[in-house]
Amino acid sequence: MTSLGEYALLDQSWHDVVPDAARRMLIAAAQAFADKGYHATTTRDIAARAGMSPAAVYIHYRSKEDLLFQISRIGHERSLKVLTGVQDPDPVDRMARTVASFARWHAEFRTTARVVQYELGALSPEHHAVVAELRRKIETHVRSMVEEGVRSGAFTVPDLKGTSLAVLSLCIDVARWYRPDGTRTPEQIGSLYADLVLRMLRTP
Amino acid sequence: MTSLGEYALLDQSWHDVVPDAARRMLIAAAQAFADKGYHATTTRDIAARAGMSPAAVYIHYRSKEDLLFQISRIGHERSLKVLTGVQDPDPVDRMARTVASFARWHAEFRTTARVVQYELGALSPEHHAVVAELRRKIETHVRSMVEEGVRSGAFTVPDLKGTSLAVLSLCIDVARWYRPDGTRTPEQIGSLYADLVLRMLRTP
DNA sequence: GTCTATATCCGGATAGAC
DNA sequence: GTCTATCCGGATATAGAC
Repeated sequence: MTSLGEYALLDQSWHDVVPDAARRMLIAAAQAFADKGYHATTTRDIAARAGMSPAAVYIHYRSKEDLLFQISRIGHERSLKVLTGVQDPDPVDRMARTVASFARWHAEFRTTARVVQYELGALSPEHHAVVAELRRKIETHVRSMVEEGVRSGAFTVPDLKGTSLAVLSLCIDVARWYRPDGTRTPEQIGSLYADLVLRMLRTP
Repeated sequence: MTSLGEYALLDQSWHDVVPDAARRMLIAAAQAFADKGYHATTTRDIAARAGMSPAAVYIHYRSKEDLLFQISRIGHERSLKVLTGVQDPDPVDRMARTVASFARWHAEFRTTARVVQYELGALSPEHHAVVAELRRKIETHVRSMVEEGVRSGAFTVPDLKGTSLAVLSLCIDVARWYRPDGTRTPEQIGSLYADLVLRMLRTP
């Protein structure tokens, strides 16, 4: 079950989804997909979580896969926004603040993040292509941040592309292991990760 | 499709599974589960990959879930063995070599690793408890390696448990992003990761 | 041990009333 | 827009011959 707090947070992300019933359905589907996986989730399950009949799914969505696509697309857009939203002239501070918010996002919005990261394979080829483009932008952004730090002399890395991938990977995997009932808050995870990443990248 | 090379590598892990048909079925299932996920895989699919009839699955396994459990159990045992197999008196060298083999394993045996990491939720409660115990051992081992380094003065970390989790997480997530047709070999990923982790942990 | 055939159930999607 | 009822394809697992 989902606490009211998490629901409210989820709601932020889906705020622009209208009408109301469509949004409730999307949130219900995201929770079900995150809990049990896309293929293990039935449309009856989604409808029940949204408090509606099984047929109600098809009023606002063409198919179960369409529901997944909307969650994945909006989730990727949100994640890209969090990643690129940090403005800071100093490459080191920018990296630290970006890693902190990006890792934090994967904890705080773990439900969405899990669907984003682990259900790509269930998308149709056409829908997959759309989110793949967003994923490329995410990778590119991380790499260019590392690159900037290297150019400024603050970072020294053995393998630019590989190291950037590792930084991204570290943040993303938070969605796998994070538990809301754990000892660390998303905020604390963000701080810790910013510190660890700077240690990984900084010129000795 | 799987190259002969990968098959041979897979075969190593499953070497003690007998009889032959049972092993072929297990390998077929592991590949299918890794490709499409447990719930998206049909028993017909597994049987076809093993070159047998759908009913043949039930000669050696009680159910599809039993097949998953065997893969998960053996995979966890293998992964634990790789992690704990490194002997080295120096905490820093030990950490470096362990991270290198553990990360490498998650690339080289990506097929098994993906089932191990991403299909836990499909196990029955009883079977889940068995692998959860193995997972606890893995976490504990990483933490005690970090701890030793801290005791020796070679490592300095802000949060022992959180940092250990991050090291483990970094290695595990290799199974998600690694592609056999990429530019880096599993060996190279191991080396890079050993370097990155030491930078994360070392006392400045 | 392996096969063919099939029982049985379940899930995505639709029809049509309100 | 939402419901109840239902169609129909497909999936797990079993029966029984060889």
